Amino acid sequence: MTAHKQQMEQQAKRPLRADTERTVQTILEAAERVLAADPAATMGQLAQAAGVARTTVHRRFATREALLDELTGWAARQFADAVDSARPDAAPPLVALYQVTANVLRVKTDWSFAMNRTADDAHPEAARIHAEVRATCIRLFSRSQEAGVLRPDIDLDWTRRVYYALIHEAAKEGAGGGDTDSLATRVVDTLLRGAGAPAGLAGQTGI
Amino acid sequence: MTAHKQQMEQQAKRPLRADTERTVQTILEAAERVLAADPAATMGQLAQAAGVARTTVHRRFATREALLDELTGWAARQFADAVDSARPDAAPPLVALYQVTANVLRVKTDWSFAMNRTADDAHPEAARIHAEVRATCIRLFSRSQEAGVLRPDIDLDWTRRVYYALIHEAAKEGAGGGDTDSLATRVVDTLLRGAGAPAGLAGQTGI
DNA sequence: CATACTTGCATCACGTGTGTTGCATGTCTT
DNA sequence: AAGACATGCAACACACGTGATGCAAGTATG
Repeated sequence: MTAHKQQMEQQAKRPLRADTERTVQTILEAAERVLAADPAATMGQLAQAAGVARTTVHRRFATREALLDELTGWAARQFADAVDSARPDAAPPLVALYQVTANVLRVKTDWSFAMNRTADDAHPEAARIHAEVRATCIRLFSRSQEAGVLRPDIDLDWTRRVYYALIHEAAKEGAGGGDTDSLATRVVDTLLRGAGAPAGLAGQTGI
Repeated sequence: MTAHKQQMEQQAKRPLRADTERTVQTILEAAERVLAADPAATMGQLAQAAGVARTTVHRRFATREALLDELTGWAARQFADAVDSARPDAAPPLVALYQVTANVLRVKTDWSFAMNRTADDAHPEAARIHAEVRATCIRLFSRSQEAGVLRPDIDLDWTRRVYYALIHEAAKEGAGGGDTDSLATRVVDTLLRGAGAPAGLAGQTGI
């Protein structure tokens, strides 16, 4: 499916010169790296970072938009894989929550630009994938409620957005090769317990 | 102080033609409005939104950068005012926390672009203000810990970043003129309690 | 070795945004 | 009414990024 995948497979099965599709991958990786630092980077900068000429980039991607779309599509797929591989619909809620968090953190630190890119209506596939992941997340939260892990009175969508924000924040911290597992633990812990002291303690003189 | 403020006061005290500084304000407000929707908006679009000619904008702001700096400085000041007016160093922690949240949410919904703009090293004043607010926030959290509102074992800076993220998320929701007070309540509640059920309940079969 | 293919390089056209300038017009002050 | 000042408008030069093209050189395939 998806024009992109077809293109890649077609190139892959053709026993041609050598590394045409490897060039594509190199360009995309370099683009992600550079764009993460400067979202307004020019095609020339992306090409230089990839170690190829600017014209070569244009040979692979007709327009700059096409390159960006390719990136977002790729990131979206990695995102979905990270979530799905944590068995969010099968594993016990807390386990799944932790596993999903850790997996997503791993990919998000490496694809910060492409993943934060709002897939708008420009890239319908990425939009669909993100919507699907969102639904999976809500299902997981719903299961968590039933299991007594999450409070029954919370707004699931608000909780999901908070969850995303926490992951985003943790990913920023772990950009420099941090410990993904401890970050995931912190994210889940913060999501579940917050930062407040358990109610009914001594110092509760605040209000 | 700050070149900017001097300029404004100078213009204000001069009983000149009429609304020169009002024009400046109009332009900045329009710029904020437009840039919030499209950060890459051109000077022409900003001018049109402000109801003036593009050349007039250039008469007030030498370069586009100057305009953006002005915006960020203005927003930073509003930000600091919103925090300070909540008496974060004097009021009881919980009260201050709620008040700060509500105040910041109010300004953030109206200055989403300028406030999210990282003041880098380009605008030293804005950077200083943000650093100051950050310190105030940490102090408030520290007081909250001593008062038993926040757990003693949490990372204050991580908590601050989570707090910022929650406000950011709530501001997105309230952009369309939402109820600031209820949003503030939700933010504080989420920050303190998180989304998890109190430990030691029945369904805690997650792990 | 000959062929097919890709790459790099230089170049060009094009569009767009920026910043400047000169001039005519309008408006407020004195 | 006269002067001072700000505005709108039109035009301009300039820089930059994009996308396309032609050509020479290198490399793998037959």
